[in-house]
Amino acid sequence: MEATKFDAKYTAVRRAVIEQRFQSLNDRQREAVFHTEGPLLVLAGAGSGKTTVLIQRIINMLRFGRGYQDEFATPGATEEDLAFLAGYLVDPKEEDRARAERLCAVDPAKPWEIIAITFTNKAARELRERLTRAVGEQDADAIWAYTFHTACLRILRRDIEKLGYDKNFTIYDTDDTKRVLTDILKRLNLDEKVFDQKQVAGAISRAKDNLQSPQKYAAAISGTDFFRSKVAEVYTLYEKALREANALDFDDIIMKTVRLLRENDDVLDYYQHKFRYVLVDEYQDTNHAQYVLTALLAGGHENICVVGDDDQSIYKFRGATITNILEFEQQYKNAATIRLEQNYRSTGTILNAANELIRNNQRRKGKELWTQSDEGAKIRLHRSDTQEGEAAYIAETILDGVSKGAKWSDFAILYRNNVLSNNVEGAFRRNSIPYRIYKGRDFFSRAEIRDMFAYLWVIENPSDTLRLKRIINVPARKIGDRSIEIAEEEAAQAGVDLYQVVHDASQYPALARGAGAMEKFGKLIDDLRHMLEYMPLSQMYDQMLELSGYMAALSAKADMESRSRAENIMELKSNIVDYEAKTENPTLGGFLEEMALYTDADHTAEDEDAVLMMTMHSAKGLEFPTVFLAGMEDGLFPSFRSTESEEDLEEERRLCYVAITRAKRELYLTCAERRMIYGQTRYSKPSRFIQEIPEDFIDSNITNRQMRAASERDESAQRTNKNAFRSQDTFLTSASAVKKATEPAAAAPTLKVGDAVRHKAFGTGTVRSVKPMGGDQLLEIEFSKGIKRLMAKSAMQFMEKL
DNA sequence: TATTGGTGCGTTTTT
DNA sequence: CGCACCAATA
Repeated sequence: MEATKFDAKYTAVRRAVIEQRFQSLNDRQREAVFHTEGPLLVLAGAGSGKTTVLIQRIINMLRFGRGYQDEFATPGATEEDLAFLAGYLVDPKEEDRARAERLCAVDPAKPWEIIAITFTNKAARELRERLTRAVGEQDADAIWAYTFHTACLRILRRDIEKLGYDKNFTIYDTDDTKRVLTDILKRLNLDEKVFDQKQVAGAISRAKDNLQSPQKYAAAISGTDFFRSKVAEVYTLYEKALREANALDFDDIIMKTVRLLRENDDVLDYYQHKFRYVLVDEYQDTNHAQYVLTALLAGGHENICVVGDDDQSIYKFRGATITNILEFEQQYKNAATIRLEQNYRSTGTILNAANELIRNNQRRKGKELWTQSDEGAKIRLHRSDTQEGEAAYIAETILDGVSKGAKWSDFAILYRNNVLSNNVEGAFRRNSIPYRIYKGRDFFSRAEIRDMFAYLWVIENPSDTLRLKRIINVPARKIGDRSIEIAEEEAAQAGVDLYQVVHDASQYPALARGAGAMEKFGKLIDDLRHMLEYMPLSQMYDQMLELSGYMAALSAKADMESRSRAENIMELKSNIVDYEAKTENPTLGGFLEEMALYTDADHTAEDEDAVLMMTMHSAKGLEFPTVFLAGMEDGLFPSFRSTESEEDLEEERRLCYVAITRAKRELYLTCAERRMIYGQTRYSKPSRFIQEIPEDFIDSNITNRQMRAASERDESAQRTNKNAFRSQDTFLTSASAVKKATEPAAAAPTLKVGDAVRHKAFGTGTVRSVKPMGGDQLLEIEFSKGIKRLMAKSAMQFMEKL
């Protein structure tokens, strides 16, 4: 069919109308939104409105389908319609909108034809929420806006029986995986120095990322690699253990889905037809299995859009391959590439610094962030003598900011390594600065919570021997290790699950004395499972706490620890209740599945006014008005482990790029000359990354001369780091303001109860108590905002007696 | 079976 | 230094 003159006119107007609908976007963003057909790579720089593009792109698909790209007039449209559209373009009246949009829609996508895959629950949730607001709940719910794992679980739930698993399969998290592995390693009597659980787990995980079965893994071993051949053996046993427990680990969730799709044409066909549009977020973080998965899903229509930033690829250590994004254009020959480089987050200075830094990387597509907003303040570099000085500087700067009207939550401290948080925490505590450490799964890794989940999993899937063993004697029910061992042997002999033996224990003479207790336990699990037939999950949970004796055992101990455990267990109940409230057909399996993919980051409140502290890795995707990058020292960042290879160093540099681009208005780089780490004092020079930022973007408290002197001292102190100081001579020529660092204050004037004080950040207050504490004083002062507990030595710097 | 002391070790982490 | 883990102990 040839396009007519009418087609040409119509499509031109149609494009204009659609463009108008998305006028709040910039040109590049709009391009990405309109390019719905065929493979598309969107290189989205930090803060370039990536999520907005994803969402608007989906809206465009739903509203207009191929309307923008199509060469022909909308089917059925007349000259009159064209005239109407032309009129609407000039004067878009609200009452005409519905008709105009209909006239611009060519084969609009159905919501269920779209899958948008993210990495984290948080990203998936944000996507879903914004979609709900834009297209309504019904459509938004039909879109598969899921994490890789959730999407795969949905696929597996339908068809996993084709792989020989039961539908009520169990999910093992890293902790469960660890237990299984430690077991196997012990059984094989392997030297735990050489075969350390973490390394073996890592190797197996990488194998799964690469879609290698134990057989394939074994076959791929070159020559006589002893370690790997042993790992192959462990991997085989591990796989067998999981299979017997009817369990999948996190890597399996992806790997088995790929297998399901590859081995079952009908299943593959179904999804390839279903998903007309595939979108993948954070594509730079995909591993091989995820890459194959997305290619399979998109294999039908080949409308695959991947969004990512090669410069923000920081997860190589957990299997991500930056190659996936770098070679997307080779994978899809007709792929279009769009760069989003306009940044809406940071000041010009921050972006310039980030650009200059990342320019030093070789393996990248190349991007330059720019902004229409102002240059903003210079980046502040502060080098202290010690880590305490560094922490004090950060605390002081924050107090200063708050005294000028900033909120605590405007500040974030980022560091390369978790141990770095300690000193800063100390300074915050001494000054009563509210802070929160952003850390995944604290709650979910607590013993009592894991116990509760173990009960629930066993009720759901009695084959889950690992969890069964965890709770069979918790609380103590006189089922000792030896009895369990015997039962396991019996189970192996009879070829049944451990649970089966426990359940019918009296039929196994070998169990003799233990049989009674075991059968009682088996009955408990059975009873609880039956309860689910006539009572809601949350009620069964109460029964479980009661009948298992778990709560009673906790109440018997009256210490703080037990009380907090009991609280946590009740907190878990609120999760169940929440789940029941928001789910149409709540089931135990559904709840467990959701929780298996849930982390603490999903669990914590975000609206709290507190300074946030986290690793640079966890900061990805977040933004803060003021950011401190602490511990900017060579050896710490870049980590000494990554200075060997150029490839690893580039990943560190990307991490630095991520960290820098978290800052909206102000960026502080702090480092210490001397730092006590792992009980040893180390001297170090400022991070080489600082030197990669042009000096005119930086305002520093150290002069070139001081720096050189410091580096010489350092050189003699640390011979191992010979060439690390080469470039030191050119370091920072434009140091301004050589002010004395804010190091611990001199002896503070003593305060007594009843004294009135004025604090920099908290305002005026009255001293309520003064208690000596380790050569310092703990002050309790009542401010208008409440009582603050301050350590005198530190806090007196920010306070005066009235 | 809970507690204690000794030892060893020590990026980054989501699901 | 501080933690997690293990073996020995009461």
